[in-house]
Amino acid sequence: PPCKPAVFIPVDRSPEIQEARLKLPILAEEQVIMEAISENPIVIICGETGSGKTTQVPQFLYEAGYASPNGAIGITEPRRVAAVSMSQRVAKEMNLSHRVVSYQIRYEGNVTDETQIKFMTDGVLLKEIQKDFLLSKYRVVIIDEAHERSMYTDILIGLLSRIVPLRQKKGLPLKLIIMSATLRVEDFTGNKRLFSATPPVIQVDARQFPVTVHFNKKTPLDDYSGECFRKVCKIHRMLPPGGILVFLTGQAEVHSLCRRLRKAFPFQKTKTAGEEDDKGEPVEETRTFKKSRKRRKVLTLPKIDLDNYSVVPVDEGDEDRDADTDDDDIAGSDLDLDLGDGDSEEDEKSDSSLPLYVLPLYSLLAPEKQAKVFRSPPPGTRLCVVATNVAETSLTIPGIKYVVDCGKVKKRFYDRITGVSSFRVTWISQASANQRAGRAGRTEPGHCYRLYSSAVFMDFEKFSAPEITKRPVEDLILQMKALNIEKVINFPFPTPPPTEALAAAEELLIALGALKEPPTTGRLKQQLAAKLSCPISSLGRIMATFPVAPRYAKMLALSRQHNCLPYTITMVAAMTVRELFEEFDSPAVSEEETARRKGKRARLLQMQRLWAGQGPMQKLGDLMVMLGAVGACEYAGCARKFCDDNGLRYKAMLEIRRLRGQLTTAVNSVCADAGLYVDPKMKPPTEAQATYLRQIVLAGLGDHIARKVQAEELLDDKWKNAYKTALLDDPVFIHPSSVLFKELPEFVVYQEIVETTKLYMKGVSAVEPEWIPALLPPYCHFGKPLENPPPSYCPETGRIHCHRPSVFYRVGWELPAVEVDYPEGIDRYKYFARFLLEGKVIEELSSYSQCLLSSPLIMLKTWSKLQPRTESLLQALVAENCDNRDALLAAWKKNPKYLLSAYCQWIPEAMHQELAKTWPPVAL
DNA sequence: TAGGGTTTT
Repeated sequence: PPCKPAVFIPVDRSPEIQEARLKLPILAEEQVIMEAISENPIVIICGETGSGKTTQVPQFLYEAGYASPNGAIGITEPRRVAAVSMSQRVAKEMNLSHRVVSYQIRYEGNVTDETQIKFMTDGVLLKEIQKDFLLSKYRVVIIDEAHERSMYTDILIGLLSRIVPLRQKKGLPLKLIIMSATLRVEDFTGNKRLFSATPPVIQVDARQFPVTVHFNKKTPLDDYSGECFRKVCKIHRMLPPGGILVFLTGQAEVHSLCRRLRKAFPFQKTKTAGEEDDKGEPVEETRTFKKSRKRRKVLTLPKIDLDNYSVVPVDEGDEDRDADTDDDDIAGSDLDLDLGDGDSEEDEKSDSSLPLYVLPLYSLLAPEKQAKVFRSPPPGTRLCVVATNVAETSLTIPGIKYVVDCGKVKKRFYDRITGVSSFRVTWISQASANQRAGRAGRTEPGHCYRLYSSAVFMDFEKFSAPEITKRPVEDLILQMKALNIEKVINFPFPTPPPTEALAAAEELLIALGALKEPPTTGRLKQQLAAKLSCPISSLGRIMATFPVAPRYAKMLALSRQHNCLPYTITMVAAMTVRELFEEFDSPAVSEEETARRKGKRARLLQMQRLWAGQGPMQKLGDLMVMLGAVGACEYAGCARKFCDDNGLRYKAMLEIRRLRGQLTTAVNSVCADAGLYVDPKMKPPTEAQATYLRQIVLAGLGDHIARKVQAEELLDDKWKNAYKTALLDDPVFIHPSSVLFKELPEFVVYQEIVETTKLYMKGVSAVEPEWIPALLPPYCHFGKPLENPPPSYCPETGRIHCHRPSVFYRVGWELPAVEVDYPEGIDRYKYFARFLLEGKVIEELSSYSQCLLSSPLIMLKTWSKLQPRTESLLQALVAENCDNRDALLAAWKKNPKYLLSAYCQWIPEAMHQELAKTWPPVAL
């Protein structure tokens, strides 16, 4: 077959690298792997972290001649940092330039036309499929970390399952390699719709040190945080050196455990002037520490050899000895150092002879504070990192020997019908527990203390549900429709999203105008079938090119008007990036610290009020605050100090800056004459622009409207200050952090609803009721055209307009009558005929309107049929579907004599000849 | 008057 390379490409590796490579178990499997790849279009490689598959498999392929500048090896990663660091590592190992081994992530990359090995985030490859469905510049695509089942990974696997045979047919075969850290591959191998021929699965060993797992005998009912504290205390007091990593579920828990541990195992702290200590970390100054070391003679950590199984633990007897996991790489607890389900209270006593270097770690923590966990702790101290789930996959902390796992995780849940999200703490999966345990065996044999019993563990789900089954999918569906995959329901998802989620996505996209509406006539069965197979509209195609959620993409698509684009781009970027503002609410260690935070918080609140603007601007609400914050920050050059001083999250501001750049480029490439650029000195919007922006926001967030409960509807106190939405029966409230919290506008739109103690709307903006029917007709049920104000002819559009009252869908809110297109039907022809006769449609006919034989108004009378001239004019218009100016001009183009005889019936015979000469009465 | 894990185009 043409894909089988005949060459061997030499690689010039340094001796040190060559030596390190040889230690990797995967090197022994090179031949097996390469044979499988040579003989099969699709291969699955399973190997845990530490097997070296990510760095080595691309090198095997390169050496075997799979790569060339016009047929690269592509590797996808679920995270940006991984794509960048892997490309750097592989380049170094192969002694090749980054021009050859490159990366591409959302905002940046170093790909050249020499690139032969390309690491990228999974989203980047998905975008590339949009431009080149066959991925013709790749000869191999590797999907890494497929076990994580991220949304993009799943969708890529589905797409590639179709691309591989297409490439085969074209005689340009493409190899697909799926790499997974677990053996959970049945969704790929057992899914005949995905891969009709089951791909071979190759298992590779990992170079991991053994991790002994200790289960608690008892599972704490709710105080897992306290149990963590006791376990860390025991480890620190009794076990030999080695870092401790604790898994908790949220920031607040992390900080509170950090405080407790620091109190229990303090070490001399001296605060240098100006030193920032807002999270209360001990100052890591070696000098200070050495001093205390001299003062206290015994400052050595215990030196019990944990891996010498003859040592008997001091407090044994409480452990769950039947502990066993079904993972062979993690040893079950047998006869070794278990610590018991500690519940003694003596641990609370402060003991400064055993300093513990305690650090918090979570995703939103400032990067420089995160970085502390990668540096070695002050000499003589033991490192203890208290982390959320970031430490499970995203960040690897060196030197960890002990893992304390509470067994819980905080996850976001979405209500499939209402879209309301909430955060819940749940048990983790067995796979997740094993992944956490594995973090103890990176540098030497380790121990994992699970704060739950083995029976509880056995009740865990084997794996967590793939992301695609848990989230709203409108963005995904739009991307797929842009790839002309219309029947999304037939797509070979490894695991399909629930049908309700697909239907909700399709419905939203139709309402946004991104998909063509399904027919509402015909057989019910066909209607239902058409419902989940709507093709993309031209607006949808434009929206799909904007790398943001469809609601926001719609806002961008509308913003050409009134010079709103720079503002919409900024607003959309700000809404896309989460957590713009710093949090100052977590309790601090010292009183000065508490006071300092109080000051910062007050300053931020003051700035937010300033950014919210004056007068009518304020109605843009939280989105105006975002706009103001980004504007001010950019004006200050996006300086770190400005962010720190004003309570802005620096990392968020940098991301917004890059996203603004990307969106500006995207908009420019859709409308070349827009000539947009990112202006660091962007002025605030004018009052008029702020109003347009509110309308643009409404057009994107049409399904996120809420209406204040009217005084007369207030039956129950629980509805005080509450809002009602179309889909929720319960009251919703403006979140107290919103600048509109006290304003309570009658109608608002919101970015999202999060359920905590109540249902709270966040990212709120006020809208005027009359905008709703004008901008969101899909959500409104319109009544009959009003007689007053009367229907009129619109010279701009050439169409008949009228005023129609409407009610909002599902909730029936009465909306003000607004001017809209006259509804389709015979009456629209009658009005068109009338305005045509009056000379309003075609100016050249206005000279004849003085001499008409009947009043044009008779067109509208119910007895109009009594007059032959009304009848023939109407019939002629209906015959050519002429109820607007454009249709009339088109009809004349087709037939220049069109309408002449019908019109002649309305004017004296004497004028007929003259009229016929100048007919049609317009230049075509 | 609140309280939020983690990713990505």
